[in-house]
Amino acid sequence: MSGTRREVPNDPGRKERILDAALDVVAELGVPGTTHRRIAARAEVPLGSLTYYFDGLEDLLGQAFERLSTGMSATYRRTLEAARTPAEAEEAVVDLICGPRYATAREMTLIFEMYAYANHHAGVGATARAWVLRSRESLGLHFPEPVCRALDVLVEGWPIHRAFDAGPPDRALVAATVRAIVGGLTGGPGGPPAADEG
Amino acid sequence: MSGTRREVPNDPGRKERILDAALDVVAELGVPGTTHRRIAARAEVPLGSLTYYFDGLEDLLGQAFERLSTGMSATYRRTLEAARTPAEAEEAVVDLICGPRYATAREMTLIFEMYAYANHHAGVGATARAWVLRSRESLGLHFPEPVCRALDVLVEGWPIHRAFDAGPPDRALVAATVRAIVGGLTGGPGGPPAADEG
DNA sequence: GGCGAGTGTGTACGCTTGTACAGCCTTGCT
DNA sequence: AGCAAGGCTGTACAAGCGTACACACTCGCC
Repeated sequence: MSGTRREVPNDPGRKERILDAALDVVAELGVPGTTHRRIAARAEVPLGSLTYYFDGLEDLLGQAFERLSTGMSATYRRTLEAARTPAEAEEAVVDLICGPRYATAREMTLIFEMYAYANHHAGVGATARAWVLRSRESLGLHFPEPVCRALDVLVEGWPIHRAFDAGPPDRALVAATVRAIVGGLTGGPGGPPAADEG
Repeated sequence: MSGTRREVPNDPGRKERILDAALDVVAELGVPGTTHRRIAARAEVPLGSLTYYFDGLEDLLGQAFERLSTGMSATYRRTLEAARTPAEAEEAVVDLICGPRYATAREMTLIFEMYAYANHHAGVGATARAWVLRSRESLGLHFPEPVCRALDVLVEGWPIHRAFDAGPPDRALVAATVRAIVGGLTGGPGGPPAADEG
């Protein structure tokens, strides 16, 4: 039935391999140092492959960052889905901030690059927006909306400080902060229910 | 007395003008789009000036980012110094997060670029570290150390979400979160004193 | 076995980049 | 007025970039 002869590419998964190689190069040299040639070398594919599979460097980086954010969102969600009780949910948030699974050094480097890039390329801007939304959605499995916003800020901001602080994560402080926010924003005696005092 | 004839440069302030122009270009095009020529055009100086005043692009960007972080640190500190009571201090933190004075769109864009750049250039890495330290020091004018850490994460993380969220700052929620952290971490009933439960 | 379509690649080109440097121009001293 | 000493600049160059494209190759069908 098909008029075309070869619907299957010779090397399936090649495109993904290129995207991973691109992320490797970005992690190592930053976007300014990321070139077609370096990506091709890292992926061990000919230079022409990049222009064949992608519509220029902007397209390639856009898809690479989308791949990154999709993968991280999945980890984020899986971590929160595994929690069964409110206490476990708080623990999961602490894990996201401190744990060795999420927000690794490589991931933080890539996230910085993505945010920087997003400010100058609308497509990646949309990716970043979607990513923030998905995070909040995952937190929504366990917490009311305002708490989600506040906690997500924590999950976002703390690893950044870790990246430039060399110090250990200090799990206890993170745990205390998470508890303070959850308690304080859900009607605890420490603060108003949420956002109803302005 | 002096052996040299011209100790005063023809155009004082030129160097600073170049640094400001560099930040303008970075804010508009990102580091990957920042070139000697574009900076020179923006600063309205000849191309040769850049190699005369700076030892290459890395040196120039390093000094530009240092200028940026110094300026922002000053605003940060001034805002906190103006607070006279604990309540005013909390309000100041909320101002830093929401206010139109600190963390403007341009500044956030530049901060992203700086963080991304810092991961690949040791000099700017030191600048970023110093910047985080200064922030915490300024918060230390009003809050104990663990609270400083948590609040600084908020000041860092919330504007990031603002940058990709299009929504309004929601001052009330920010204020409630700040209060929850300050209350919860300083012995309030919502949580332990601080970091002493691991 | 031969054919044609569609996948994939090696090479070449025009352009922009960072940077070096020969020399100009301003200036203070004599 | 003349000089000498730098601060400063315009220009030139080699390197590396993104991208186009003519061609090789593979494979199902007749």
